[in-house]
Amino acid sequence: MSLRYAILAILTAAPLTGYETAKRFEGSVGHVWHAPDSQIYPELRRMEAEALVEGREERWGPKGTKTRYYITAAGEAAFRDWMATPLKYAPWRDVAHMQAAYFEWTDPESVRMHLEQHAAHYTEQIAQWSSQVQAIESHEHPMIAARLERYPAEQHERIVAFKAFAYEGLIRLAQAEVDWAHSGLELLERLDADVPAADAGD
Amino acid sequence: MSLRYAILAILTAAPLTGYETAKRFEGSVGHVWHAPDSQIYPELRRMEAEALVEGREERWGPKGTKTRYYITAAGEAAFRDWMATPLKYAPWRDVAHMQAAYFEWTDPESVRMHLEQHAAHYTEQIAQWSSQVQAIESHEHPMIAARLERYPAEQHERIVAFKAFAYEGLIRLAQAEVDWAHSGLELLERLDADVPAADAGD
DNA sequence: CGCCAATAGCTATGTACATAGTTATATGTG
DNA sequence: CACATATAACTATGTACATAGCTATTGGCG
Repeated sequence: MSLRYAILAILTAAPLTGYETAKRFEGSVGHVWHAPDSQIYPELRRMEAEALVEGREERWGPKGTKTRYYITAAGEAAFRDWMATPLKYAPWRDVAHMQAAYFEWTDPESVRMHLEQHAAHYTEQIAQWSSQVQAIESHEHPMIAARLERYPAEQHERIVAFKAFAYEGLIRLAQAEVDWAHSGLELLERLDADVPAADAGD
Repeated sequence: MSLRYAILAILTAAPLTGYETAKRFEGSVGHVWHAPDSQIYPELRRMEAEALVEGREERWGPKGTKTRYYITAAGEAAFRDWMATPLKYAPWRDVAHMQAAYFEWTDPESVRMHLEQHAAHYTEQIAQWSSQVQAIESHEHPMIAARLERYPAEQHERIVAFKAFAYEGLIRLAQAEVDWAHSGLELLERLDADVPAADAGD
């Protein structure tokens, strides 16, 4: 159900086609939410059925059409309601930490590979999210530009500040993951100095 | 598929019944993985069908029975294979950070409520995970005790160190979330000092 | 002895997500 | 003009997870 509010949220910036919405939720460019097409198109239709969005058909070239979705007053109200509703926190679940708990079941080279991969992954995330923050703060991010055009100037500071704040939180998490992986490499060195590779269970 | 390896992992400490396994994966007491019963029992059966575990029936009182699952040699091999396999990182997805990006759509009291709830949630997680670390390092954690009884002394340091390491990573993440929420409360104060509660879109 | 909670073993149902693929049209470039 | 990529709109299928509930037996406590 979070996808619904993520869609409503981006429609408060500007109306979008299904394809543009899917582009915003593509998992590879550092956005704050993700979803596959197979969730997005049906959800847009359900929201349209509930009058949270209104789809207006536009011409696209001489023979094509596209549907652009506008958030409705009911959609804004639903979004505001959700924005005032306490969140339900799911239990934490993370494969990398779970696997790390059992590193004694593999050789130090594999442990090193996992930790280096983990650091590399989150270093890349930091780069992606940092570039989002830069685009937000410079107002060059297209959704920011759209919002600043649409809403009165006295709201601009909050609009920009909260998006930067959200990404800064993600960057903090990613930095904690990088630091944790590095501390794991140090732990590995300490453990290797103690006992050479004697695997558990052998 | 991660559940399978989480189950194999805990069976390397000691054989468990389905119910005991489900207890280890209960979402409310700070473990490193979680799963509902509806996943655990079918997965145990699939793993038994694939000879990764062996279920042995035991008597339970005069009329009851229980099945205790033992990891097999094939199960250990599959677990080692997974422990040496690079992980696939899913795109990050987190409702609290997504919602924070749009805090301008609600009033400062709701923003404060969200941030305080976020800090409280992760403060509680830190307490739970810290108590896991204490139990691990004091060797009073039942799974640790089982492992130290089962495996040779030269492996004990690694067994303990890697589990503590995994939880320390989770604690770092939780601390980053608490710090982020606190920095959000500070941001909120700065924004409130600038402009009183003018909501976007009104 | 009765009652309640724990132990034990599940299933049904629905939602969220991953992956892969499809057809049609438009646009830009060489 | 031809070709490749982007835009546009999806669906099919399978896995992961959430929630709620079920029956049976044992054990502890008042």
